[in-house]
Amino acid sequence: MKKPFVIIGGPTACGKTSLSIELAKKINGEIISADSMQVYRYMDIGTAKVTEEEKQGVPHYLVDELYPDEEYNVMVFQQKAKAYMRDIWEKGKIPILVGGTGFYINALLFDNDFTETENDTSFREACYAQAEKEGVEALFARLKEVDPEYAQTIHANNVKRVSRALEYHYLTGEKFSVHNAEQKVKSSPYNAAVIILTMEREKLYERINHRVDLMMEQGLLQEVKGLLDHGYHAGLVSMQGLGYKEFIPYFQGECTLKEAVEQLKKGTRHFAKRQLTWFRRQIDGLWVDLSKADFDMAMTDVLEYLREKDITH
RNA sequence: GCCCAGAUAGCUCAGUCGGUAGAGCAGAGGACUGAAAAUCCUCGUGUCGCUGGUUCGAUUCCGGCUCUGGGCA
Repeated sequence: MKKPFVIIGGPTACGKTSLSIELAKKINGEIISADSMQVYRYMDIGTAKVTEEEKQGVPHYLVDELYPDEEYNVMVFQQKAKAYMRDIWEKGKIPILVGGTGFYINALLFDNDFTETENDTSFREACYAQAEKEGVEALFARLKEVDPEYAQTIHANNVKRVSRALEYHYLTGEKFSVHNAEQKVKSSPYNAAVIILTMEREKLYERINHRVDLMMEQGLLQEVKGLLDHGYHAGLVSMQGLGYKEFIPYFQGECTLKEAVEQLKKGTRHFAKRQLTWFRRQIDGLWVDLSKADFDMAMTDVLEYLREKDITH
């Protein structure tokens, strides 16, 4: 029998944290974070990380588990998250995956396979160097040679993707397009209930703008400066997160603080939009519009959905 | 009250020597399977302020009106 699994997704700033904690208390669940940035220690304000007080004693995993110079990616996430799920089931509890990183959610929900190849950044770096020196078309030509099907679905400007596909072929001798097609099959090994929180766009954007102002009041600038002073430099993946990368030009005297803040607000709005696109297109689930339903109504809908899915009784 | 300059996409503006219009920003849609808070692609119809006149035809020229800046009293 498939094991119960609850997922709460949705765009940034829509209220996932508070709803997930209330739900965890009601259904005896523990929370695993599907967030590529909240795993990092010292990055609290900018990632809107859940606080100890907010947690209300509900265990959270994959929050504050890595240092900002450690590597985190979908495969690392998947392995760690699967281990936590097993632990939670063993305790007789229900794992609740909460986060806005849709790619990670898919990886866990559909148990996508990422283990076939070694991680080899030197190959990809060589690809970037070629694109830089000879132009993106030169790199793209190699992909057309090796995997024309994949080349057709991707733009030459997307150097990251082109390089990854070339790397995959280099390491496995197989086409990336074939691998992707296999992974696109949407069936989950779990008895999963997916809840996607959403909100009217205008209201969501207002909340985002407001939250950024709040972050500034809470000392985001000092947080970023502290990280830089500790030697966590702009090249790290963690420092490319929203709320961090926008302040680098400011500290280098290339823009005003006001411009950096505006940039952060805009970047976060665009991000929320991309998140919504992902959830719309990639995952089926119960959509709960928090701009139409209040918290209690939303919770009622969610609990009913979990009963329908036979996750709770 | 008089004079001058504006009034065009959500915003800032460009433009049409008279043939119903286009940039930036904002915004929208999409892709994605080991960087994903990353990376990449696509998308511009709007009573050209209102109203008369000239004209085959006016957003464009002319008159009046309204509003907004600025100046003079």
